[in-house]
Amino acid sequence: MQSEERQKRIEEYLLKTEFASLDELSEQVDASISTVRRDLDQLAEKGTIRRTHGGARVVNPKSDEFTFTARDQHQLAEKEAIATACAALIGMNQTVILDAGTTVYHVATRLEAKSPQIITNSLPVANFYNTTTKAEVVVSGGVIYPRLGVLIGPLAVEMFAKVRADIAIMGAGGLSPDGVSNSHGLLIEIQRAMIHAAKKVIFCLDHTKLGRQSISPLCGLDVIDTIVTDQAAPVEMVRALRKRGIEVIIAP
Amino acid sequence: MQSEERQKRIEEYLLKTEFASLDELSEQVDASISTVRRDLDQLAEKGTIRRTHGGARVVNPKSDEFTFTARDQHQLAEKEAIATACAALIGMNQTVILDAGTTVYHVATRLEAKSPQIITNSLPVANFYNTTTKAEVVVSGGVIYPRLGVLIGPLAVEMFAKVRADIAIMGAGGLSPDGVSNSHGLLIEIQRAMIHAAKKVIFCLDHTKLGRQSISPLCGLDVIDTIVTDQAAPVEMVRALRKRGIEVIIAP
DNA sequence: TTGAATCTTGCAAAATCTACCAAAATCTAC
DNA sequence: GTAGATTTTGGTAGATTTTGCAAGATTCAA
Repeated sequence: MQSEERQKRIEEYLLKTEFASLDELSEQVDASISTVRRDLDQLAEKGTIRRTHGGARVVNPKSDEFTFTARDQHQLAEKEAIATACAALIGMNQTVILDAGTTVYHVATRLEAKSPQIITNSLPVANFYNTTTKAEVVVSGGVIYPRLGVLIGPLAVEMFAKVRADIAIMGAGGLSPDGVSNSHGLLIEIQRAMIHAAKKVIFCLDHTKLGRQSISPLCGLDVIDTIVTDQAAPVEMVRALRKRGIEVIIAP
Repeated sequence: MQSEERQKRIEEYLLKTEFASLDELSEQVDASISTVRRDLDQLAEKGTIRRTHGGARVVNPKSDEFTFTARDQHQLAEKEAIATACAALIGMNQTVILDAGTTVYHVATRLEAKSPQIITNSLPVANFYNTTTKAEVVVSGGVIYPRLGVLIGPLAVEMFAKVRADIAIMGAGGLSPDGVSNSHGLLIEIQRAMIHAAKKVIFCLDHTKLGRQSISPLCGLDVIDTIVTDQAAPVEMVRALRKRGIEVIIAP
């Protein structure tokens, strides 16, 4: 087989799988690893694909960004259920702040019909709404925090400090009786600004997050209006939260 | 068999298979490798097929799809050449402002090795750099302008007004002796801020943009340091630009 | 920080390309 | 129809490109 044909088959294969290792591609086009490596270098030069350590991936995956989806596999069914339940809480034409977690991303994909005004610092969310005109999307400025696809830094904080919204849909690393916490310290300040800017604050947390504590404290329970979780949520925790006046929705 | 018939059969065979090796074709038309080689040279000259190492391929494969927007298909080869030439102008660790055109996007895909600091309002560019830590990417805030994947509005303008960069890599709708112009009025103000923020201003313009005028005037020629274009650029225009002290680079 | 995987680089073998040549086929002029 | 010129064809030698491999450097994940 000639190099051009090989490269085309590599492209096609990557379009299907989104990501492939060198071994995989080598077998797929029946050439040595070295040859595949050189082909990938050329394709990357052309800009059609993206090199990664150990393989390659498409530049513009039609679905989601890769590392994002990888992270997403955990608790996928629960997250989708939570997202659907949470989206149901949003009215038509509301202004919604969307946090940058994976669960919140799923909420974003279900909001299109409500023609919302969205404010976000999540690249995947921005990307999702790039092709539609149904929603007006405001993206905060900031520096890209790789892998998470989120914009951070003073620019982002300033931006959220300046806006007002009806609802903020948030994610977090853990929720305990002491409050909500998150694993990425750099996000804390931004999330506080988001919460401050919104009239109503909704947290989307699958059951693994409840009762857990993450590294950086984010806020107390008193700022939370609603929590959306899944059926495996510990009953006592739910009862305690409701006792404190927090609406807890359990997604089916 | 006559040479004409042979060439016709070669064309037909290639249309079916998209790729073919010399051996394959030689057997197919029952002629020696040398003869097939000469036939292919002639067909390639005519433009009906393309020569590759070890064989040939059809010029316009039906499934040569690019995941980027439809706008991108236009002048693709030229844009890639321009992008490569433009990327060569960037040094290591420089701060680079990237505009939101498709040509500029191609430049972005070639900058990773220079570990640049990138400032952009282009979602595709932001997305491209989402997975890597090689470059620091600052995204301007703004409202998503759907079809183009670009962030616009006061947030974006303010942001670019606040920063300073070594180089701005710009695109535009047209360049005439009167100056540079663009088709999307909403971008003008942002582009002006970009130009103002950069020490050196590079415009990437394929030959179809030279001599053309677009709707909204953007800036005069005097702010331009360098123009990167392709070989089909009108000679007189290039000479005139150089006479005005603008560096014009013609990508091979 | 360590160990494993992956990348880079240089090199030699294999494949392919570029002339070039001689034989075969075709054309031309008579 | 035929001799000589012209074109086409198939083959060959040397240059070039591509390929696979392996040693040493680098990167990644734990």
